[in-house]
Amino acid sequence: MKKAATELTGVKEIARRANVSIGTVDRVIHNRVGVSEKTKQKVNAIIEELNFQPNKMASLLATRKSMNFAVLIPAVSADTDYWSFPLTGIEQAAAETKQFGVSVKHYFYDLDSKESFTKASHELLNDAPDAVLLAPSFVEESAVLAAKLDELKIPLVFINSDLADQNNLAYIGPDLYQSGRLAAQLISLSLQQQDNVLIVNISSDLKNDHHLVRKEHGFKKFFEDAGSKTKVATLNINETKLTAVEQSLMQTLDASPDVKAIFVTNSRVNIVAEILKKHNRNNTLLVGYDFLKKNIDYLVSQQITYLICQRPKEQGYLGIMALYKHLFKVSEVERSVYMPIDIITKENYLFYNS
Amino acid sequence: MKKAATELTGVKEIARRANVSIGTVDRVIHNRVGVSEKTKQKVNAIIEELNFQPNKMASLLATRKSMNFAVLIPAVSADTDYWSFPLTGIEQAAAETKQFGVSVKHYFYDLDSKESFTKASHELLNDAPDAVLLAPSFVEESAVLAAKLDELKIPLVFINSDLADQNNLAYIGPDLYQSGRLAAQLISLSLQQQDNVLIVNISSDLKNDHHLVRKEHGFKKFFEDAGSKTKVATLNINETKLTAVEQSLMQTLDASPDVKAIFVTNSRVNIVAEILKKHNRNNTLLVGYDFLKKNIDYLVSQQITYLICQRPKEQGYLGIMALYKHLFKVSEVERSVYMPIDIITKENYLFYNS
DNA sequence: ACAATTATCGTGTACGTACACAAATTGATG
DNA sequence: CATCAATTTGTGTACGTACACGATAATTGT
Repeated sequence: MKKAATELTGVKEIARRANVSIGTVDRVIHNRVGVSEKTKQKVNAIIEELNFQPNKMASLLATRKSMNFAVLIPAVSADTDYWSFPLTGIEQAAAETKQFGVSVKHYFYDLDSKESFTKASHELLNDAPDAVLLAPSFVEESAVLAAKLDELKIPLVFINSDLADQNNLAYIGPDLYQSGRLAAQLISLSLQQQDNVLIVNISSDLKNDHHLVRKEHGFKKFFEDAGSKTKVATLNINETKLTAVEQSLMQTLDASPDVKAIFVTNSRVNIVAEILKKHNRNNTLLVGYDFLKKNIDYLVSQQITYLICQRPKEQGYLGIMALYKHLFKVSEVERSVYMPIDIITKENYLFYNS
Repeated sequence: MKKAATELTGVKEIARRANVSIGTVDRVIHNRVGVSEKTKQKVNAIIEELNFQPNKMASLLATRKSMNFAVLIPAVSADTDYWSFPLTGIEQAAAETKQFGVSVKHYFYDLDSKESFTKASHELLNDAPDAVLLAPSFVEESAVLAAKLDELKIPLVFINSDLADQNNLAYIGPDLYQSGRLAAQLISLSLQQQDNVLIVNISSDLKNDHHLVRKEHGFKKFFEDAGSKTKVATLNINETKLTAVEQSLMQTLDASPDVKAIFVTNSRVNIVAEILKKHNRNNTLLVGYDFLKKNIDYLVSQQITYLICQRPKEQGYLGIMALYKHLFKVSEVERSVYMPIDIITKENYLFYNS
């Protein structure tokens, strides 16, 4: 560790070389008005030559900017702790950017209630944040919010699911179709000639749950593309209570004895695991989603074979970071960032975090 | 975006409340000598009360520290481009920390030559860096270097493989044993009753390649723990040329027709893939390591079924970051960081980067 | 030719912290 | 109580950039 050599650096050096004051250099850098074309060229040439990068710390220190970010995501419910992971990532990013003047305010909505979403989004708009991170679970309501934010020129980043035709800064989340394909591949690798497969959608509002549909689509497409003879049936269950799922599922399974693998299109795979365990079906290949406590438990007990995850924590982290980078002009932000599709098993789940 | 309220903040506010000068506050914060116990207590109490966090930017700006990091890793060879990934991560971290005064110098060695390692490590020591990131491929030579660095009190971080009993700051890399177990699990999920498995170690110096041994160990242990009847044989090939591998491998395979799965314990799995393709063995399950161009090609053509990866890019990135955080006192550094063990297939490889 | 604009440029202060140096206080000693 | 040293505390300047304001130069109008 040593002190830097004491030669002029930064704007001062540029100013010296260009025979102007640092004020003028400053104006050129921020292309403000009030500098002649000639000197502007001269200064820009020197900036180019020196490959000058402004000292971010000094500039941040000088501006004393402060930004309020708003985050609108589902609340962590008793039903699922999925959203605790993006939240952790968001908090981590908040901690890292705090020293640069970023403060993050949270707004939560209930996944079962569109009204709660609308209400929270009104609160959010009232607070006039400088940027918004949104998990657009409700398509139409989210579009309304996105439109308003666009009007107010407040940058918006989606996480977890995308919304088409929106003028958002970025999307950070999974490729659902492809994750369905992956599930299909994993299952197909363990299937015998005569085995069949069952897709289980568990959702109280399947029509609006584009998530599940896209995954199912990818799953089926894989078997189609492979020219496989495997029969793929779908079971839609529009209640999320165990007993309701149990009745519906067992009825189906009893009627089709060749089902050797089940693909649950969301994190409720632990419900299916519980049912299979209860009925002593231990040789069914079970694939589902998300690194939740309950799911991991069944992964360890081998009721669940594979869990597919898409780095929920990183989604939150990268979402905040994208806004930060954009507003503080740290770097350009990619329009779409698809998360890796991770496969979690009994043998690697321990290392999935950190 | 708005200006922060114009009230006193930071050391000034502390100084005001404690009725001392900012110089004294500064002394307390860095617990320098020359401040009476009484005022030290007083100031510390106020720091506590305000939950004061020094402004990193201002402090960095004021100190104008600059640090030289040295990186000693294998050169990217024609044989494998594996080390290009850690390198990318290192360069990314270097770019991010550059503005904080970090400069990173690279030293490369040849994986086939201990002399090149020794030579490079001498150069490194000559340059007296402030910190070192090391991939300790050669155990003894690395231990020598580590000891010298320890003597000079230069912090050292290992990536990619660990070295026992060294006084290093951190290790960032894979858990090899567990990755072997994972390979075993993946294979076992596709195995029939009567199928057998072959482990293939391809290395010109297997005795010293603790990597492969640890993976093999984990692999075998999985089948043991599962109480499986599957026969697991091992084939050691101490040449890396295709023809040599081909001869050895095909001889073994011809002699044991029940081998339905092959586990190659390193990234040379593409050699095996090429051989199997040549001999029209398309229904063998093949599992190996690392996200290399050649391997991905065979993954796409389905010659390789699974690739196991341990985020080489992140290893480089986190390695540099650990040194940065330590030297700039940003945060504490974890002693061991095990990378997630990722499973890559034809259906998810596209999303593995970024 | 002169004032009145307007375009261009320079200067000073601030951001929050670090550190060298100066100043003030304390305590001991003759 | 004066003197000196040791201890404790205060002050000033620097880091590199931002920006308000004042100063100068170029242009226009009469």
